[in-house]
Amino acid sequence: MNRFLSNATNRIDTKGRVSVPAAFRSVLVERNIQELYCFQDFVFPAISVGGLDLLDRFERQIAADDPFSPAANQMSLLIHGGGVFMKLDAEGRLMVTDFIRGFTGITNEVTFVGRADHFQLWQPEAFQALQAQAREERKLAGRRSE
Amino acid sequence: MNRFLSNATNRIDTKGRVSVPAAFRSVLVERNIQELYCFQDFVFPAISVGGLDLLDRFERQIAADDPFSPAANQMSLLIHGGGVFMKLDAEGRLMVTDFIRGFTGITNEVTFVGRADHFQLWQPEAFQALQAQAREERKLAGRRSE
DNA sequence: CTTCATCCCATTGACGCCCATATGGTCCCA
DNA sequence: TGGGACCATATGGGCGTCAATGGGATGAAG
Repeated sequence: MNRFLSNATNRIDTKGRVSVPAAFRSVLVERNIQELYCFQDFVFPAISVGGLDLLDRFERQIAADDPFSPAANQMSLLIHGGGVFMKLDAEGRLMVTDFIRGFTGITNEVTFVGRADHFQLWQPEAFQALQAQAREERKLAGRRSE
Repeated sequence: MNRFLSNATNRIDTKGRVSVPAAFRSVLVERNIQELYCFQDFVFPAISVGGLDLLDRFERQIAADDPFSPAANQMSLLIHGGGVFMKLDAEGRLMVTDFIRGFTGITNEVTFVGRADHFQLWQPEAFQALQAQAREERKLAGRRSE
C-alpha cells in the first residue's frame, strides 16, 4: 500500500510524544519521506502532514502568481510561517508541540487520518463529529443525484 | 533543510537581545549568510531578515520596472533608506533595536516567522491575528474556486 | 564619568537518543 | 484445533547534549 488510508487513535505520553501508526510509517518509507512537512490545514482544525512534495506544490502555486503580490505574500505566510518540519524518533514517534495542540485542540490523544498523499492529526472528538457531518451531507447529495 | 520554515517565539532579555532559533541559524550557515540585511516589510508590520541576495533581488525588481516610476522610487526608499545590516553575537542573538520595535510593536517577545528565503520578526499577537486573517481569506478563495 | 554594546561564562530546562516493557496478534506445531 | 513460542507495535522512562536565557566583565564612545 502506498497511500495513507484509514484512521487510528493513539495516546500521547508524559513527554508529549505519540506513535505514528505503523501503516502510515511504512507508507512514509515507500515514498522515501524522511522529513515531514506539517502545516495547519486551511479548512479543518487539523494538522496536515506529508513530504516535501507537499510544500513544493504550494510553492509552485505561489511562483505562478506574481511573487510580490499580496496574495502570494499571504499564501507564504500560511505555508512557510504556518508550517514546520518534523522528524520521527527511532521508534516512529513525533512530538506533539503547542503548535499542534493550539490549532487542533489535541490534549492527550491524537487521531491519525489518512488522506491519500498525506495524513492529518485531529482531536479525536472533532474528527468523529466532522466525519459524521460529512457522511450526512454526502447522503443528502446522493439523494439529489439519484 | 535549506529554507526558513515554521515560527517560534523567544523572549527578549534585559539587555534587549533575543536568540534566533537554532533552526534558522543553521539555515544561515548553510546559505553562508554572515551579514544580515533587514528591512521593513512592504505588506505586514514585520521586519524581514535575510542575506544580501535579498537586496539583490529587490534591486533587480526595481531595474525591471521603470526605474523612475513612483513605484520603483518608493521601493528604493524602503529597501535602501529603510534597510539596516545586523550581525549575530557569539550565542546567535541579535539586538532588538528601536528600528525594529517601532515598526513592529515588539516589546518583550519576538515571533520568528520563516518565509523560505528569509525570515521575519513579528510582534506575537500581530502574527497570530494576521495569520488567522490570511487563513480566513484563503478559505473563502478556496471555496470560490471549487 | 556614564552609557551602552560586545565578549565570555553559568544555569536550566527541553529535546534527542537509547533501551526496557507491555500488549495484542500471527504462525507453527503438536 | 488449541496452545505456546515468537514478533511487531505501542508505550514508558533514563540520561546526555544542546539551545535558550541570564548576567558579570571588559572596552569603546559620547
